[in-house]
Amino acid sequence: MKNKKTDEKSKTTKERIFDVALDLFSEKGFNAVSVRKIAQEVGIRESSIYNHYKNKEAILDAIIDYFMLELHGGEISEEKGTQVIEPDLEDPEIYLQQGTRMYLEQITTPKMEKIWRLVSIETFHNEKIREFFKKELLETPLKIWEDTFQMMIDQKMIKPLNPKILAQEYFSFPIYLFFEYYILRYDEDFDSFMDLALDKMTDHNEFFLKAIKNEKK
Amino acid sequence: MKNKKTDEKSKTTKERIFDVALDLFSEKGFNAVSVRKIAQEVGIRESSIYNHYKNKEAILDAIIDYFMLELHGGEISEEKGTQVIEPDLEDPEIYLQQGTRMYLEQITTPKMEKIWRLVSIETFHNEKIREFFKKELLETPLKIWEDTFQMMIDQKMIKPLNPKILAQEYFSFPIYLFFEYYILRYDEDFDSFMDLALDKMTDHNEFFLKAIKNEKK
DNA sequence: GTCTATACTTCGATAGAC
DNA sequence: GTCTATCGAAGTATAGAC
Repeated sequence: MKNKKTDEKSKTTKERIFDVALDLFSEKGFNAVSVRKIAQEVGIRESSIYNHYKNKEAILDAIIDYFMLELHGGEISEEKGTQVIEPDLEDPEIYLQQGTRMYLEQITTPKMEKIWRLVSIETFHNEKIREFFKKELLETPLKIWEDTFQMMIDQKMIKPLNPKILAQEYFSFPIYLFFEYYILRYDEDFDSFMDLALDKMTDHNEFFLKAIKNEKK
Repeated sequence: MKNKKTDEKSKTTKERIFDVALDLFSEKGFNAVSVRKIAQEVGIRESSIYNHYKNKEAILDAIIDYFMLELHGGEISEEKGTQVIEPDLEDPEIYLQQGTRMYLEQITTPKMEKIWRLVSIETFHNEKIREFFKKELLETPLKIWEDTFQMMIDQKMIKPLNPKILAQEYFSFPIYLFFEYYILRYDEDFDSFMDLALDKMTDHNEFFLKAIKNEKK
């Protein structure tokens, strides 16, 4: 009944290197972890690492490959999920709930937690940059929009909804845009980013306005 | 009529170090740039750097301080902006347009471009992590949601809007949540993140549903 | 304020004995 | 497959002459 993956004793050295590296990377980030440290934690010399992985980068590759497979092999895909739902249901709410649940399940299983942590740390590994980002791109604009929506409500320009929720609803979109175009695709050129971003923001404004505007009777 | 900041010839060494460091950091990222390289580019020895800045970190501090000031000193704040608008305007559209314009202006001035690039590179400096992030957290879910909304439209469950736009509108919120709780606040504990995320997602689903659901006449 | 010179550290990676 | 031993490269930072 023994399983290679679960039985600590029967783990190969390669697997132990993998596990230790994942732990350390997800705690300190890739660059902050040395091959020496990994070897020390595993209980071997650093030169022995190179009998199992070509270099440090190859360990990261293996980790990412593993989780890629895990994400897709897990089969918690939306297509599968929606098939479970009765096709004659008319209420779209069930789809959103189902989708939300699956998304959260996917990113929050204990198995996945370390890779997200690794992603997170690799992403905002510099404390100062992170603080800058948090304040200038998230907190300050959100507060400004909250105040703005509060004022709009006071002046009866829009429906009397929760201004904090409105701010999040509205501003999550520019955040998404920022990531999509300016970070995840920062190799592309600047002008086409601006054009597309403006188009998308126009669509967003239109959609959002319809949802919050006071009806003119 | 000469200005310290704009006249290349009269720049102090400290300013030249600042400029060169900003260029290099925004091209390669903080860790990938050595003090040697900065000194070389400025045209002095690395030891001379330490006459102007306590250490490498202090250069980054100066850069971030400068842009923090620039962002707030620039006075492109929403409060100021909205005051320009006629107060008796009833259409909220003008506010969104104004806000959007200012947000985009703020993040896209030539002056700001380097710092955003620096933030970007520091943020997704690891190519493999970036690709993982892009695919698993952005592209794949967006495609799934687009298909889902298309299906909902086909089945007349929701209004016949553009499913791509719907997917973006809907999914930008989870992305925002992911950043707010799992990355920008990854020091906080996991359970409270889940609770808050679920609450916020519930609010989001409610808001979003109201906007897209077919009216039952 | 800039230079030379250098201390000191840490890192990734390799050669070769066992 | 693991070890000892070591290399070469790159990094931050300092001391002291000019």
